[in-house]
Amino acid sequence: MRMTGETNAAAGPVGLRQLKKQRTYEAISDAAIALFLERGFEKVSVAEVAAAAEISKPTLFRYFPAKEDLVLHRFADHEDEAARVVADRPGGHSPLAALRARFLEGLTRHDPVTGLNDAPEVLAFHQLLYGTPSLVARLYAYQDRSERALADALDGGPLEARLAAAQILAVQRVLALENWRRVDAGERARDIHPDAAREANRAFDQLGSGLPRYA
Amino acid sequence: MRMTGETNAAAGPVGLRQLKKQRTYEAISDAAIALFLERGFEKVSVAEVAAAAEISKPTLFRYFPAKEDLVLHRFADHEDEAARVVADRPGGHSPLAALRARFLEGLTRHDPVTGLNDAPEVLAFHQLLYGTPSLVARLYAYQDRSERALADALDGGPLEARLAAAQILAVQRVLALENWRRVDAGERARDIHPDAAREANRAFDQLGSGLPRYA
DNA sequence: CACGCTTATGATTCTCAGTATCAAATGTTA
DNA sequence: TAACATTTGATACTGAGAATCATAAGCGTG
Repeated sequence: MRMTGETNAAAGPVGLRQLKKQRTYEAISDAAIALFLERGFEKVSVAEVAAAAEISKPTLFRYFPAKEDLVLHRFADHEDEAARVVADRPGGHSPLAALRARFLEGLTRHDPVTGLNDAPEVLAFHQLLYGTPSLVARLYAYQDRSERALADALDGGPLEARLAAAQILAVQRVLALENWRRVDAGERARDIHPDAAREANRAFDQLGSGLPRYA
Repeated sequence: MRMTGETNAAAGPVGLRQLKKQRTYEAISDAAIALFLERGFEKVSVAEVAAAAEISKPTLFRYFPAKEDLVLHRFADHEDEAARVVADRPGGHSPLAALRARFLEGLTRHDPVTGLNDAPEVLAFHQLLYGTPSLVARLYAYQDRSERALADALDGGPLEARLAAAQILAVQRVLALENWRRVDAGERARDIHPDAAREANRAFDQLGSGLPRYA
């Protein structure tokens, strides 16, 4: 009754409707990002995006609450990642150890969220992102939700947890920004990696000595 | 030649033009905040603000780059405050000691930026601010500039300084937010003060143990 | 397969933020 | 007072996003 068993294992009822929704969602997102990369975020109107995706403007806004989310929805997936890493950490591991491992792993995987990725498309995407003030502004909203989620996942008093979450995410943000800065300056991700890993370890050591409860 | 010596000691040429500019600036800001407090940020159009300030809409935008700045321009003054506190600290004091002293002082002064102020107008202003997503979003932009400025004022490598600045400002932000939360919940600023000071000291101790270079 | 039921879409219209243009007004300087 | 520079307002425009309502499409039941 509950399991249709038809296609993938992820979500609930996978009817035709849901399928089309997903397709439309990605069609809009793809059309939008292609246009934005080509001509810049502000030079493309949502009407053009809607036309390219072959839908109407109201429909576009039913899928994405704001123009900025056409770009940023990818970050929504990572919104509670830090919180999940802490919540799902194997027994015996501290929150900071789990987060550090995750970040270093992201570095070696050249995960775009670590900034350490010099694939032309990723670079172009980051330039689009950091080069558009309204996108950066909205990105902070995502980070705020991350912070709240991480604070919830950390034990200790609410204030203590929130202070820790804020510092941890601030550090991760700066580390990723630095990696992106170097990639943007022309260095190759592979070459940066050792520095990036060293700096990340240093920063997490620092966090640990400031936040012994979570180390 | 440089000093007109006519009125105040701050800026350069104080002609009639500059004077009127300042008057207009404050007339717009006052009209805007009064209307926003009365009816909410989103329920008031910039056209109404312009009408209340007896200027045209284009003129309004010559004074304020965006509607949000009608509320947030007050924070622009504090934008490089942390950086200044560090740069101007008396010899022998560490950056963190100077910032801690400044924050504690703000607490006893019930400085609105510490969140510890229960004057009805201040409370209403904070409710307006934190209750309006677009204002919060734009507030982060100010904090980003604060972070950059503070990083510049701190010694050490650029990355090290930026990491420290990010953590310091994250902590101050959370401390202020917590104070505001309690004030908003109905507690009196005077009653909160001891807790606020204790938590601030605890947090700065923590920062110091994580960032010994700046302690 | 046909029937209602629910949900997604599109066409249209509207509000409002922010920009551009240009002429009129006002402060400044010689 | 005359020439100059700057500020302002009237007007019109672009683009984001919400609202309305009718149509279409997927979905469950006979």
